[in-house]
Amino acid sequence: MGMNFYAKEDIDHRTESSSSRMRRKSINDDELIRFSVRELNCHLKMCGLSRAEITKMKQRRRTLKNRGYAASCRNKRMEHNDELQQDKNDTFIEITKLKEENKKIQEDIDNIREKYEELKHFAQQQNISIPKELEFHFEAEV
Amino acid sequence: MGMNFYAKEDIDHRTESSSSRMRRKSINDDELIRFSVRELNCHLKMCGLSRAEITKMKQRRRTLKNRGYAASCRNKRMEHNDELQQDKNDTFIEITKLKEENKKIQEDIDNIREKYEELKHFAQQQNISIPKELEFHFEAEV
DNA sequence: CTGATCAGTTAGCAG
DNA sequence: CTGCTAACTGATCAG
Repeated sequence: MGMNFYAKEDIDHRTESSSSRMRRKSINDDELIRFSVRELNCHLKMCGLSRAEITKMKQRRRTLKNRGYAASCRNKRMEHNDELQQDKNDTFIEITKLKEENKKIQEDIDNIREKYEELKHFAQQQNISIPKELEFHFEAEV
Repeated sequence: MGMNFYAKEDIDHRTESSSSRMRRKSINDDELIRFSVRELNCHLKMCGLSRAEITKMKQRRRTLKNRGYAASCRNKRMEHNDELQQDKNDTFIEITKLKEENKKIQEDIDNIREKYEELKHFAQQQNISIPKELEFHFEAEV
């Protein structure tokens, strides 16, 4: 798929090469991208390229670079997306855990309340009056 | 930004139009997209277009449609992203709420435990033995 | 054929 | 100039 594009461009490139005069050692796309501007200028002059051809090579350099930028841009977008998706899964797990914990604690409270009521009932039966400060008033459940 | 592209293509289109012979009422891009294949064929023939020109128009139709597909594809991607982002914000709020609730309930338990211990202490002081079945054993805190 | 999506190209902004 | 991104294009796949 991607290969088709590269193949096509290689052909285009060779076509360009054969149409330019007196070039000995041409620059391939790989070098065209990797060379610094200074190195590139040096090579282009040594290859005996006309000004128009040099402009064309520079444009090709830009295009090749852009190809890479586009790829990394897409990559970044996908990674960001995966990250958000992962966050979503993680938080779902956390929420589930919190809810369970919450439920468990609420059950604990219910148990305690029950025992407490029984205790109060027991006290009443035994005619034991519980001091006010030891009373506990359960709040309404959430 | 997008307008630049459209403007450029409109020019291209007009250029094409002026280069074709004996056309009276041409079809604009808007119609080219909206017409059904049947309607389009009818119009193209009535305009007296050559086979090559008809092929070209059909290709342009495809291109225009693709432009729309690409736009909706981008749109869809952005919406999906916003959705995930919104989910993230929502779940953050929910987790915060659950944690608070959890903390509050835990505090309730601590209060009850305290009162219970005081009650037991009071019972001991009064030499009241609490029946086993009314005892409550607090579990270790989470 | 239609619609969606990928990879590449181009324009244009920002640094 | 370099890098990034939006929009466009053509190729290709699925329906």
